Amino acid sequence: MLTPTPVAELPRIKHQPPIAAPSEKLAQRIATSEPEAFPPASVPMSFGRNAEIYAEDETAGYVYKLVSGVVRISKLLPDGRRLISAFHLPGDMFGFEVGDLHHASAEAVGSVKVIACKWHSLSSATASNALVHELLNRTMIGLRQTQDHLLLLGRKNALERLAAFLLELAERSGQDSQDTVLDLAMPRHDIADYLGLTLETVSRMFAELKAAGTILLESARRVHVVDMEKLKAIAA
Amino acid sequence: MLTPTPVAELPRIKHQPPIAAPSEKLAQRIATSEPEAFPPASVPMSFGRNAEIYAEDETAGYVYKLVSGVVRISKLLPDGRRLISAFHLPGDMFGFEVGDLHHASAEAVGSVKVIACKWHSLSSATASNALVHELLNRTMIGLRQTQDHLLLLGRKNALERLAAFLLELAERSGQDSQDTVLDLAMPRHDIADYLGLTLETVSRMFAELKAAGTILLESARRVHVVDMEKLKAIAA
DNA sequence: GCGTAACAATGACTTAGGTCAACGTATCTC
DNA sequence: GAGATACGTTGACCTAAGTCATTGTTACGC
Repeated sequence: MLTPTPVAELPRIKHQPPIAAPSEKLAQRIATSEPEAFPPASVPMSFGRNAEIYAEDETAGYVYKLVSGVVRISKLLPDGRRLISAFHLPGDMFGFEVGDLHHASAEAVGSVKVIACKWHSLSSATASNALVHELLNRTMIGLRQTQDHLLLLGRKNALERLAAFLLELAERSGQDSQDTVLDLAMPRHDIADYLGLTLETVSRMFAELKAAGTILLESARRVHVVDMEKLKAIAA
Repeated sequence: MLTPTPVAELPRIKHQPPIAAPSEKLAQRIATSEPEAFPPASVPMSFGRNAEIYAEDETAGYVYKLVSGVVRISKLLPDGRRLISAFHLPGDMFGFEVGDLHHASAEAVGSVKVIACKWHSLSSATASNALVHELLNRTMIGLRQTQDHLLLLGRKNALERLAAFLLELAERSGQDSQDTVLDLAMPRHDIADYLGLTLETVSRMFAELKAAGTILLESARRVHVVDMEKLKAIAA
């Protein structure tokens, strides 16, 4: 079905010296977010484009809360085929695992700021009840989204996949009304690896949606959703 | 890529009168399983082949623990394309959700016995700490497995998918040594809907594995793994 | 402002896997 | 043990999406 998508020669910067940005109001921004029990000892960190936040099979010591930018979670097959299982947007938490190893890698799509929090695995009942509740909720939500993505990868065609992707972005960016403008943080290659396609097919499907008058491409990265209803209908 | 897999006319028995089987030693079997906080008020239930345990979008009131048989969790697209996101084996728990609706349906593959437990959604902090911990662990494991399945659906070819499926069964049945014998509880159609393929392709891939001397088909449902190493190599 | 490098679009061609159809095989009932 | 029903296999053919190659487009560094 698919053969190597050698992920090109991305400059795989290993833990690019976290430009520990003290950052204006980061702490405050976090403190004022949802009601959650984020332990102290949380450090702000910054990553540049394509920087690796953690690698697959690396020891999982931190939980991350995304402050700004977009993070991709991906897995690689031995021959280089890659699949992105999720894009994280600001506010998302990621990096918690069952065992003590990361089961996928996390990379910055563009410039990224996170709050990293030291994490004594789940096993140790050290965890506060509130934190466990929060994690359970987020994990269940993640599981549900992942199951939806399974349906997309297993049973949808290329056009439906791209439509569903744009719809997901629109919904997550808080707007799924008419004439939504989407700023894609990621290149076609990343979209392809998220949708289980090739970048060429993604490009062709963009062209097809455009030709059908469903979207409008102000530029490759800036998409206007002209007909949201049609987009929803296509996404199936 | 894929067009309708109309799931045939499966006799969609709606909550087939749970033949409330008092059952020999069910309670004991449960009591002696892992250390977990399964609340009282748990009722044993039985389901026949293809019986629906719960439906997508139905109110989620119970958590189920599988005692015997195999359960498939599936989602349908409006046009009938189906994807099975998981097969559950005895000991597995399923049916807990974030909201109060089931997000996929659960059906008995063959005869199935479960313990159903009334469930006051997560939101109510009623839940015991131990139960929340248990659920968090199971959910995280489920999430990890689902992410692996994403990679399979998004980036593996038909042969690799079937090999991975057989390997998964071998590992879950506790044996991944030489000359493992697998009893498939599910028809080709279910395997196809789990692997994002058609039943014809599944059948052809079985033939291919057989031709390569990797497996031996005692019957359609009984598979001998002759060369486990080769199977692992193919699964990628 | 020019050169370079990353990203994107598009065409020509190939192929893995889907579709359709025919034929086997097993199990169950009566 | 005949017929029916569900399940499985196999072949011929087709198509969606992949592959390869070329050209266009930004955007940044010097």
